[in-house]
This record gives sequence, C-alpha cells and structure tokens, in this order.
Amino acid sequence: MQAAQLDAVFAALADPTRRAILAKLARGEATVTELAAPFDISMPAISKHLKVLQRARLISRGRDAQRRPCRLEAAPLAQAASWIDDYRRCWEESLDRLDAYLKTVQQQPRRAREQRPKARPRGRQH
Amino acid sequence: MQAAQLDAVFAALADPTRRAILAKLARGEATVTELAAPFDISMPAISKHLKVLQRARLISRGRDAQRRPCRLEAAPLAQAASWIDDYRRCWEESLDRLDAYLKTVQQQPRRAREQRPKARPRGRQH
DNA sequence: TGGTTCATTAACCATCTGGTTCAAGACAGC
DNA sequence: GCTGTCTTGAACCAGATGGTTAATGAACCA
Repeated sequence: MQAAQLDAVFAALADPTRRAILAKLARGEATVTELAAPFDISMPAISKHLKVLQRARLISRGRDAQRRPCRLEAAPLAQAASWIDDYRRCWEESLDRLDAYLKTVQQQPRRAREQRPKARPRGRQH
Repeated sequence: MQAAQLDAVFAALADPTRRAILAKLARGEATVTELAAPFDISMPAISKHLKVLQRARLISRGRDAQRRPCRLEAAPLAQAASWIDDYRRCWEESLDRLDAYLKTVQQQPRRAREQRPKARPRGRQH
C-alpha cells in the first residue's frame, strides 16, 4: 500500500462523523440523506465527508435515480489494519511491559503512581 | 475507548513522517536527534510531530541527561486495530465479493488470503 | 564559569479542514 | 413542460496543521 493511500485512510478515520458513517454503512448500503439523518450538520457537510471517504476508497457509490447510495469497501480498512498489524510483535512486548508495570504499581501507594515518566520498567528491545 | 482518543490516534497515524517515526521506535527507544536524522525537516518540526504522537499516547518520553528518549506505547495502537476489527465481519463479506470478482475475471484458482491470520490481539481491551 | 549539545518554545506563514449559506444539477411524477 | 426531492458545487470563514527561523532552556564538560 502506498503511503499516500495510508495517509488518506487514516485521515478519513480520524473524524468521528466519518467513523459513524462507516459504522452505519457496515450495516448495509445507505443513501446520503439516510446517512445524514443522525447528524446535526448540513447536507453539504455530509457530502464533503463522503468525498473524503471516497478519496480514501473506504466507500464506493452507485446510482439509483436521484440517489447516490454508498457502500463500505473493505480493502483499505484491511490494509490499514494490516499496517498496524506489522507492529504487533513490538507492541506485544510493550503490552507485556505495561502488564508488568501495572503489576508492580498496584502494590505501591497512590502518591508514587502519579509522576510516572521516569519509573517505567524497560523491557528489552531489539 | 473514547472518540476523542480514537480521533487523536488516527490523526497521528495519518502523517507519513509520524508513521516513519513509529516504525523506527518499533525497533527500540530513540532520542529526538536520532529520530530526526532520516528526515529533511527542522528539529522543531520533529518536536511537533512527537507532541502529536504523545497526545495520542502512542509514545512516552523519558529523560536521560539532555536527551528525552521516546518509546512506542502499544495500547492505543491495539485499540485502533480493535476498532477496525469491529468491522471485520462486514469487510470479509466485501473481501469475499472482491475475491469472487477476481476469480471470475482472471479465471485463476485463487489461494487468496492465507496471509490474514489476525485473530484479534490477545483480547486485552474492549 | 563559559561553551557545546540536545531539545523545546515563540512567532510567523501557507495550506488544509470542517463547517456554513446559497445556488445549481439531475431525476421522478404530475 | 413545471414542481418537488436528492445531491453536489461555489464561495466563504474560523481554526487546525505542518513547516520555517530565531531565541531559550537544560544539562554536560572543560
């Protein structure tokens, strides 16, 4: 996946309105007015959001008379997930550090817990 | 995970410089100058990127004399992956459509997606 | 002490983003 | 045709973003 495509996908996912639109589309095709209904913003605003999603190829659009139904497209989401996935090995280490940290911290008085930056346990890294 | 946190994480991931920084951090802690080295931008620009990553809690920072080493933090990445994961059922449908389409088009046996194991990372949060 | 290194802050700039309103395009039904 | 519905386009605005340069802070070293 090219960088620019990843840029577009993550940028598209960074807005709660757009995530909500995707959530609705996950339950099936929908028209623009249907997608707009839950939100308190104007139709052109929705149209812009759809354009962002479309540029990221997260949705595709059809035609049905005056309507332009939207449908969720899987591939870019899968690719974004796959990008994150590449870090799994590293995060799992980090999650292990987190676990260890929480374990040690939960046995300490609360006051000591509040300024953390220096005290974190440092796992081995590669 | 709250919406605002997801916003911050996806927005942070939407920039190629920041993704490259994360990629480097995946191989271990690094100082700001080390992180800046591959890029052709000024140190304050790197500093700003780090602040974005830190606001998204994707990195944490320590202190070592004048240096402020950065470290990858796993949890928010895992949470972002998990958000995307919630759509898996829908995308797989769509990916299946894609597969079927490719099959009819190129008339080749498709031993597709064996490279998507992806059982959700360790059911830790959610 | 004073110089050097590592990193951040301040001030500024151009561009992008998310919203608005008003106008227009595309189509169905009468 | 005319009218109403669904959707997009154009123009505009405020605030965020990604970059710059110059100045400052913080810590080491000699």
